[in-house]
Amino acid sequence: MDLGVIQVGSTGSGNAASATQRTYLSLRRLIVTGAVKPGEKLKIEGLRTRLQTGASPIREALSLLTSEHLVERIDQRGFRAAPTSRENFDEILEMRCELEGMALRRSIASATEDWEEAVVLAHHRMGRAAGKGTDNFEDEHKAFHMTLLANCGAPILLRFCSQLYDLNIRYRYLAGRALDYQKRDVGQEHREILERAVARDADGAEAELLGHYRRTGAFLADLMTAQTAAE
Amino acid sequence: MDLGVIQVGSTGSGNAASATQRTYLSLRRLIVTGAVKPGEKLKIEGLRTRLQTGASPIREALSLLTSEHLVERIDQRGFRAAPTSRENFDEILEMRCELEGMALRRSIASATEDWEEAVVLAHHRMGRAAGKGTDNFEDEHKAFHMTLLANCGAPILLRFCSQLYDLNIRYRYLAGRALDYQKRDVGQEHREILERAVARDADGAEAELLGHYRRTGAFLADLMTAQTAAE
DNA sequence: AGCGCCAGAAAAATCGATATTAATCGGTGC
DNA sequence: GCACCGATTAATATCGATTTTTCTGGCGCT
Repeated sequence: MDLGVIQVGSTGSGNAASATQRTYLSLRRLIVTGAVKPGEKLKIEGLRTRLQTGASPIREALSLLTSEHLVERIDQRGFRAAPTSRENFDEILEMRCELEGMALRRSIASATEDWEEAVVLAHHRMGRAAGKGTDNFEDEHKAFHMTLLANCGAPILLRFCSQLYDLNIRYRYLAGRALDYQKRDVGQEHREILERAVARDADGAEAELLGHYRRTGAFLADLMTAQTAAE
Repeated sequence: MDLGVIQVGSTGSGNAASATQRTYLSLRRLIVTGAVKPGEKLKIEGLRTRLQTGASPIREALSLLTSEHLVERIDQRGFRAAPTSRENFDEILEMRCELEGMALRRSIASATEDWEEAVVLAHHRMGRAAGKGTDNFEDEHKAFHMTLLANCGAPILLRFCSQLYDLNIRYRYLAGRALDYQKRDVGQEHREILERAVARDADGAEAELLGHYRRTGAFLADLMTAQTAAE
């Protein structure tokens, strides 16, 4: 089951997936995008009407999300969206740097032309989505980053990276997603990463990637402390 | 919810935990200990009678286990115990070395006397359990290893380590648990680790720990190839 | 006035039954 | 004789109702 990975263009109409699957994706989106706030209680009955489905698929989807740290379960007391904190944010950033760095190096170490092309393609698609201002830019953005790592040959590592990516992006949504991209030339950063990766320059690519993350991280961290101070 | 962590001595009689919780723990034990073989189908109806509970708790527990890679879900086709493979085993070992190494170094870097005492205690309990030949030696063994890492101050990292520990120990059970311990002085290895950790010798402790894992890993890998060859 | 306690309401957890989907087996046409 | 198709069977996925459990607000007691 490839949960945790990006769903592609299948978001059409005749989605024949199971109710659990749909519920899982919807709930996850609600939490990651901040439509459901950290710590907010997730009442089964409420979700039942909101998502137009029975209690079983909802509970199942919530159980899935529990193991991914997006939802917390308190025995006999229901579910709530995972809380956020500065410590949590810092740890996610740190772990991402460690694990994605590792994955990227391995990916490049066993680079092939197929992978190279996949990366170029993902980068292009991301650029296109950004231009259109579509909401699924974030999906393409994740796809680009995951494609960079995809060649590492370590499925568990990839899964961890994907999970951490989602946990991190949630903070970006919570801070107001637009802000981040306006103040920096993220496109340039992506091009740098792409270029070094294609050039098989592991050290350079890793440095660019981590720089990319750390800059975003510092930006968000500032914003968080500013918000905390304002309260 | 502290799933993934060792349940203590609460395995008595009046277990008032929820059915989902109990089912989760039972199922997990069945899979980790190899009572349910890799790839084996997990039929709801069968489990319902075996675990004396309804379908809902079982599905929920299976969903939880899915996110932990102990169970695979095939949409519309039910659940099965996660398959095993040499590649999977190797990756688990490798990831454990990376992540536990990281965690141990941090744990030692911020060592306190409380932590030191906890580690000594866990080690002692493990020794006691080994002597009695109780089945819960494995629990104490995990407790010892997790206590070593517990001081790292990184909950997500810890959770990853715990998950990987379970995935790994499953292979040990599958290979026949007893074999491993008979051929080496594992007690000595544990003492070495303990000693260096208490002495705040991060490099030494890490080296011992990884050596401990790699030796076990090599042993199991040999066994796996031997078994494969015999078939 | 403060504290604990009890009843009623709300929510979670669980069960049993139904609808849906995949697997199986036997028959039919080529 | 073999491959394909359709009905039967088995199992999953989902729903609706019931049973526990927790939460809330008000009452009586000290």
